[in-house]
Amino acid sequence: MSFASKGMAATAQDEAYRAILQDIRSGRYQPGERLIPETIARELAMSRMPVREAFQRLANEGLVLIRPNRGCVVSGLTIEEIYELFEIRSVLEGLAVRLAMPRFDAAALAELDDHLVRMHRAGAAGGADWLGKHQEFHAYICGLSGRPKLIARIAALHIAVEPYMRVWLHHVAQPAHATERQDEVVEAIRTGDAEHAEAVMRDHVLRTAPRLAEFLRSRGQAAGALSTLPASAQI
Amino acid sequence: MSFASKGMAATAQDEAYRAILQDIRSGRYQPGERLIPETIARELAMSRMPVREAFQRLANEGLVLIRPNRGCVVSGLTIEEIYELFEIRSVLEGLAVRLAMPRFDAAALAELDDHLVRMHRAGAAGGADWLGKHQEFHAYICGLSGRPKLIARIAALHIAVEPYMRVWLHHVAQPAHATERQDEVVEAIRTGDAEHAEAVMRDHVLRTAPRLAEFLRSRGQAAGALSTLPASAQI
DNA sequence: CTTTGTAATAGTGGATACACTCATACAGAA
DNA sequence: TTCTGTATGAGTGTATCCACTATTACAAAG
Repeated sequence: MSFASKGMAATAQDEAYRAILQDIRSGRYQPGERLIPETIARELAMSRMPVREAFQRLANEGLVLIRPNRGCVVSGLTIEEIYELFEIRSVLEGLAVRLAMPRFDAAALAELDDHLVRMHRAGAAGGADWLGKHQEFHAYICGLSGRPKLIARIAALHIAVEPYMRVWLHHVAQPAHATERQDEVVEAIRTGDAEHAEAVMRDHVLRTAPRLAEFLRSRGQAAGALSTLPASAQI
Repeated sequence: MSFASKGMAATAQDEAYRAILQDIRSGRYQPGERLIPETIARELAMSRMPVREAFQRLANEGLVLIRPNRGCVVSGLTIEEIYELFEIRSVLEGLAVRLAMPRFDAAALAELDDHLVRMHRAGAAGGADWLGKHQEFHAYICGLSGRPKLIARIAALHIAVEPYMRVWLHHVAQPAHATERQDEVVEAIRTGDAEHAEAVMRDHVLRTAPRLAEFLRSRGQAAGALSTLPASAQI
C-alpha cells in the first residue's frame, strides 16, 4: 500500500484533496501548472470552496504554492530543494530503521525479502510499478518503527519527489532497481546492529539524489516544468 | 527572532492563522480545547471562512485536529508523541548542525557565544523569556545550514512542543538553563568535527525529552489538558 | 514599430445563506 | 429509577454571491 493514504473521503473537501494529490503525484498536473479552483470544482462536481480548502492542505505539504490574489500553482522543486528533501529523508529513514530494529524478527525479515522480490519483479517487468514497490519497501521498514508522526513525515517526502522520480524512471532504460542495492539495507538490518543499519539506510537514501539531480539537470527540468509551459506559469 | 514567522499578514486567512497559532503557542488555547470558527471570526472581525482555512493549515502542522462534522480541537500530545517529536527533532537538528559546520567561522562562533549569554541572562532573570532565547539559539544554528525546508520543519517541531515546554518551565523553580548544557553543543561545534557536532546535538535535543515527560506524567497532563477540561473535549 | 495607457475579463478572497449532522436535554415508557 | 426516543439548538460543510485584484488585449501616442 506504499505511502498512499487509505479510507474513503468523508467530505467533499477530502475528495478534492485526494483527487488533486493523485493528479500531482501521477504527473497529470505538472510543476508550474496553475490550478484553477472553478475548473477542478466542475470536474469533481462540487463548488470551488472545498477545492480551495484542499489547496490549503496541499500548500502546507509544499506540493502547491498559493500566492495572495495570484492563485495556486503546482510547486516545482529546484535541484537544490530535491537534494534537501533527500537529505531530510535520509536522516528520518535512518531514525526509522534504527527504531524498527528490535521488531525485526524472522517473520519481518522474511517479509522484507518478499518486498525485495516484488521490487525486482516489478523492475524486470518493465519498471512501470517499480516506484510503487520501492515505496512499499520503505514504508514497510518505517512502519515497524511504530512512530506514526515519523512515518507520516517520511511519506510526505516520498510524495514530494514522486513526480520527478516518475519521469526519471520513465526515461532511463533500466530503472534504478539494478543499481539501487536495496539488499544492502536488508543485509544491514540482518546484522542486528542498529547504528550500522541507520548508517546504511542514510547512505542508501542519499545515493539516489545525485543521480536524479543529474538526470533533471541534463533535461533542464526541475524547478520549472516537466514539460514546456508558459514563462508566466513558472515559480 | 526564534522560530516566529515574520512579515505582515497579506490576507484575512493569514491573519487568522497567525492569531490562532499565537494563542496555541502561548497556551491561551489549551490542548483538547475546541475551537469554534464563528467565535474566533467575530473576535478577529471577519467571517468564519478564512478562519476555517486557517484551521486547515494548523491541522496539517499537527497543531489542531479536524474531524468531519465534529469540529476543530487543539491537539493534545501524548507523552509518546512528545517523545517522538523530540526524536525527530534530534535527527533533523543533528543534520542541520552537520550541514552548518562549514559556515562556522570566528564571527559565527562569537554570535553563538552571544546567544549563550542571552540565554543565561534570561534564565537568571526569572526564566520568563528563556524559552524564546533557547529557540533563537537553535534557530541560529539551523539557519546556518542554509536549508530552508529543513529549517521550516525544525521550527514546526519547536512550535508543536512549545505549550508543554512553557508550562514545564513555568512550574519548575530553575528553568532548564542550569542543566541543559548548551555549551556542550557550542564546544562540539568549535572542534570543527561535523560528525561529532551532529552526535552532540542529537544527544542534547533528546536529553530534554525524558525530563519534560516526567514532569507531564507527574502532573497527569499531556494528551489531555494543561488544565481541567470536560471529558468530551478530550481527543 | 514600440511604448504606454485603458478597458475588458478571468480569477481570487471573503461574506452570507442554507441544508445537514451531531450533541444535548428532556419526556415518556419500562 | 433507568432507559430510550425525540426535539431542539449549536455547529459544520458547501453553494452562491459580491467586491476587488491582476492580467490580458487592445488602442492611441510617441
